[in-house]
Amino acid sequence: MENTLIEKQLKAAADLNRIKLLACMKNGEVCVCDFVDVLGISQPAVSQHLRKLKEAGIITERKVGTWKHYRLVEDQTPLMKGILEQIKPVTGCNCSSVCTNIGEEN
Amino acid sequence: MENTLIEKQLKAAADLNRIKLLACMKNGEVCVCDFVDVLGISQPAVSQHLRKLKEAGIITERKVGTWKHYRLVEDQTPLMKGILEQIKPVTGCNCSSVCTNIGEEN
DNA sequence: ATACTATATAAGAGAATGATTATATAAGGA
DNA sequence: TCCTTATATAATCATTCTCTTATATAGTAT
Repeated sequence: MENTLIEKQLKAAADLNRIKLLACMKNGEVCVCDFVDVLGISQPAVSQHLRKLKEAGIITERKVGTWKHYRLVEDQTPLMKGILEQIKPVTGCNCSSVCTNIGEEN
Repeated sequence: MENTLIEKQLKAAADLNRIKLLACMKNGEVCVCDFVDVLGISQPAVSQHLRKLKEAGIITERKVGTWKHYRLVEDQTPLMKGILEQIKPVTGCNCSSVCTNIGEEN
């Protein structure tokens, strides 16, 4: 891996709120509205964190009607594989709200 | 691992100059003066980067006369083990200058 | 079409970061 | 002792980060 990619992914992961986002996504797709509840920050703040993770190639998204579901990409870099292993999954942040469940049914 | 420790170590590693410092230390001890040459930044800047890595528990130091040798700690966290595996070692930054060689002989 | 909901983007404030220069400290040698 | 060298700390500044509020966009429903 290039050092610049290493830096980009480390920078993307090096934030407590983004670590929590990743922790939630370890169990599967989560939609933005759920993240807002879990983190206790504003919706735009969540959106910006998600963008940073996406730009680093760590997560991807799927649009479901008005909602947007985010999940970890399948083919993580070796670096991110190692990091994600150390982040404990957080349950209860996905598939719990109406929007997520509807998404799963499609 | 606690999320706050994960964050601290990720933040410490998430900088291109500090990645280079770690890359140098993969081959063993390096003294501050050598880092200055490798990174091309001022000596105080190097000192501050090293302090950040030290405070995150990633590196440790050994005083040798006027010089100070820095090296990776032996018992890295699982997180740092994974990260360090992805950083390519850089040779030629240690044991090359006078101060380092003298240090090694002690 | 209008209204409502979910998400993204823009703009701006305040904190944190990373560099520099100047200075302090500590060890070694004349 | 005094001077030099190696490193750390302090002060400062420019940049980047992360939040907020306000607004834009897109989809759904009435």
